[in-house]
Amino acid sequence: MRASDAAYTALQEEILEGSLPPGTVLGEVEQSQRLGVSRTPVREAFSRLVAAGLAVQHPRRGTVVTDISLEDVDRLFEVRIPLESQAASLAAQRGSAEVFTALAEEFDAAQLAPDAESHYRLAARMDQEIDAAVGNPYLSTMLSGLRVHLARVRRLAKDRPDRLARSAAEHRDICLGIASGDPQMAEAATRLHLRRSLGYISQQRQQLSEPEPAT
Amino acid sequence: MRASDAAYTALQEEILEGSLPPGTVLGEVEQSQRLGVSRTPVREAFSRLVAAGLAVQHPRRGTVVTDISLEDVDRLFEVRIPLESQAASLAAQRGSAEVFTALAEEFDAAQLAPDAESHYRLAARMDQEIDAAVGNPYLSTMLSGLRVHLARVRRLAKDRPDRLARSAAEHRDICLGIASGDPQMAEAATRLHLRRSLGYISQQRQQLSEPEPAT
DNA sequence: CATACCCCCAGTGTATACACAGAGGAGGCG
DNA sequence: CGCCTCCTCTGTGTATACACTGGGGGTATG
Repeated sequence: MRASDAAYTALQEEILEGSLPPGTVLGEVEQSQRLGVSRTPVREAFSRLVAAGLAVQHPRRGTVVTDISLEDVDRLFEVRIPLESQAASLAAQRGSAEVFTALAEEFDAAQLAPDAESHYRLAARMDQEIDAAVGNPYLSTMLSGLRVHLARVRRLAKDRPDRLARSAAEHRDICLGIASGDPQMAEAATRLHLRRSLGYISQQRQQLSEPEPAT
Repeated sequence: MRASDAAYTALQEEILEGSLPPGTVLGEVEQSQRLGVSRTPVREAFSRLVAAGLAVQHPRRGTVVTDISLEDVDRLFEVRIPLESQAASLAAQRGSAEVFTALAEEFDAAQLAPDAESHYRLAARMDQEIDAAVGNPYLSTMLSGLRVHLARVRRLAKDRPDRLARSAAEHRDICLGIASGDPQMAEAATRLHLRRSLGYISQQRQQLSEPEPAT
């Protein structure tokens, strides 16, 4: 394992997890001491964080962790919706029906016992299969760049069990669309899912601005 | 100007221009001597080239300039079409009519005197205005990442004057769609333009595989 | 007392030195 | 004569030293 990779992985992890909250200034010497590597790999890790959009470099002030605001969610989905729609459409044209039929059944099962962690793990596997089916490195690269930010968005929204169950059902529909080899169905199911996801997050945004109801 | 930026700019320029053809192995020491900077900024430049997709790093062989094949064009357009369509649609909703009306007139004028360089410069300005109108950093970042590769594609296709004139007309239609504030018109015009661009390139691909006719 | 200038320092940008790993060639052994 | 092994060399990965720039604070002067 290269030290620069280790540094990047550690920093990305901490940013996504939240232990390095937005606004944190990352000094090269500070992080190199903390991570136990030299400044050189830390510099490289910083560059990659900036390239990924997780940090910005202020000319003489160091690199600071970027903020992921609720307004960014809209911007993110403006890119995500067309890209994932296209991916689903292409996967329907190129993917193998068996793989996605199996995935659909897994989502069906998951629908009954909603669990956040296993749900996201299954969704990640679906994304992976779609990427593989599409076979477009450019698209895969962009989507993976997007998913980093979506992981941060996830921290903004609480996962209620009913939403997880619906999400699983929507994922199942996407898989069914792909498995049936119908690009338009796959795309429509994807658009539906993403609009609903966005709607759910937006709804929570409303609730966040209001005072919290008695729990 | 930082040395690392200078190194990256120089290398990117040379790769896009073709003086560093695909397959070239870039050694750190070699490039640092040639560019007159140390290995450290060269390393950073290499990282950025890899992130941009212009080079890949072979474990112990150095970083080599990637190839841009004609098959890649299809993959590229599979991403480009949905992204630019979305951008045009959003620009129609958010952009100012004056800016794009003016651009449409410029394209109209350019249609009469087709010139490759000025055409691409004008098209770049349009892209810039769309980016500004959309105001979505995620979308802009992805599009700019794509445009680097599209610049390489441009070298694969010869610009015939009649194609340039048609392209100008298609750009004009996109601008008119945006200026009229009609997202669907803007998107349709964009899709039309991109399908035609792709068709033109594919057509040239056919001709490239055939023996060249007498000039 | 306020403001402007200067000095100091923190931190990054760059250069260079050192370590390590893999590949290729040459030599020895079977 | 062929194959295996070891050595060397090239090139990357990492560490550290040095230079420069921008900012902040302190002091002096108006």
